[in-house]
Amino acid sequence: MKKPKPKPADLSAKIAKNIRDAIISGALIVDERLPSEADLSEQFNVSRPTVREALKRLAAQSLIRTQRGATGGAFVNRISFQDAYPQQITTSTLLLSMNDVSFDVACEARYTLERACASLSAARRTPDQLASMRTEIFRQSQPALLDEAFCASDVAFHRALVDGAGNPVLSYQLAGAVEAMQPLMNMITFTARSRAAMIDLHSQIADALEASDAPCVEACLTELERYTKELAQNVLAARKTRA
Amino acid sequence: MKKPKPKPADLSAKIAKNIRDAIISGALIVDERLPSEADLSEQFNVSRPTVREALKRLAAQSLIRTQRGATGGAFVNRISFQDAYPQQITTSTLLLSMNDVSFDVACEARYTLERACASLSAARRTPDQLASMRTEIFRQSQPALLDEAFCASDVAFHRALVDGAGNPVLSYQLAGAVEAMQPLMNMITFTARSRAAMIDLHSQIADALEASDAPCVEACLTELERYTKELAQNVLAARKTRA
DNA sequence: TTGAATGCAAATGTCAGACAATTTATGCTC
DNA sequence: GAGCATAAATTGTCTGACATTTGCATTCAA
Repeated sequence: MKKPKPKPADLSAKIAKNIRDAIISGALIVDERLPSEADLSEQFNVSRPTVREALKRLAAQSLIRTQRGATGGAFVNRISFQDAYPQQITTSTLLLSMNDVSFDVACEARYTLERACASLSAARRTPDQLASMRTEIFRQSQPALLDEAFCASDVAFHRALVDGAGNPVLSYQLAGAVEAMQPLMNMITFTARSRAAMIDLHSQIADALEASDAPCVEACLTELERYTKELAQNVLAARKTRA
Repeated sequence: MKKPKPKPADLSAKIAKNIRDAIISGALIVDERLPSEADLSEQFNVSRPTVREALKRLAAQSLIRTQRGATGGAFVNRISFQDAYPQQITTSTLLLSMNDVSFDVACEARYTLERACASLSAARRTPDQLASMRTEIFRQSQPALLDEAFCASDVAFHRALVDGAGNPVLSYQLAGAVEAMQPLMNMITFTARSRAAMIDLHSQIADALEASDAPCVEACLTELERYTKELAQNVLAARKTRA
């Protein structure tokens, strides 16, 4: 038996894989135009709808873009970090929600990665990024802020911290870990006291970044991780009591 | 003008977004069956090919799976980390190759993230993972090994290191950074001397992990980062000389 | 000569209907 | 009750057509 498990792929999946491999290998370069759907259907000996399904698969991964009209067609897309962010975040979020990843594990991953950025961010953060953090801290201090908005602001603060490392690859890889935590954080009801504690730590982090004091940033992040886990644990304990 | 840029999305893109949002929001739960293509085309008031294009988009993101036959249909897929890895790696690789990310920036991101795993991995690495690292080190010491295979083994070694942290979220996020470096590393021609230097560092790392000596692991990774950058710089310099 | 309007051609987007392939459920026979 | 044949439901694929968009060449007028 040549195939113990792998089921025969659909034609559209095969064609998509074929073209995808060509893009990854560099046989098709950025902004190069693919043959028209009619040509492709002839080349692969399939119908046009089948080719179209294959192209839609690639479009869903931002590997190609299509354009209508006379000089239109499918073009190899230059994946920008901006394009990749939403996909990365969507996938990370679903991975967490669908695989029973515990709050602690996700939280650990997030803060471990953030601490990794601390020294770089302490050395490179721009005034703009510091200002962004201060803005978010101010926003978080508004008592009228809803819990969900508080979480969103928290994410924005940490994004600014990560971006401070000035390494787009790092920012991209961390976006998933940071943003995907948001739905989990939304479970938590933040009291005035817990908000104050977090804001205080955020302020210390911003101060330490401004002073280029990396160890202090790391320490604050560690404390923030511990505190966040504690809050989550209280929520879980309260639920168990009710149940 | 209400829309300065955002172009009107295709019907299949709209439908895909509609269903995707339902999955993300939790309105559609894992393993739930979507209406048949015929039903969907009626609900959305479009033809079946259009619905199919939308479903293929979602399938490309592993959000759904389809099954033929009487009780077949499209089902919300539980995205496993295993499913997500290849996508993550493909996207990361293309991001690097298409956006003129310098070797140094990618390398910095990779080693920064790996160092973040050091303390967790020193505390949690399993004997299996240690054995994997030793195996890869042995493989790397075979002089007949081609450069490409040496790089692949290097990646496998570092993957084992990262997995040693015992945090699937961390492993997932780092997979992109580690694997995406491979094409860049393949540019480098490894001499017997440079291989020996890297193998030595790998051995030190394995030893330190076995001894749960996290600071030593971090130091070795830092040295490995420096050395890798040096090798790459030599390649670039040599090219410039030839040119 | 230049500029604008017009029409044409090429390509993707969408639709309708049909048939093929596959898988499960059903009902019949023994 | 077990086994087998049939039917039904669903996705996969094909064919052909029309709609829409866009660039380009042509033509006509200033």
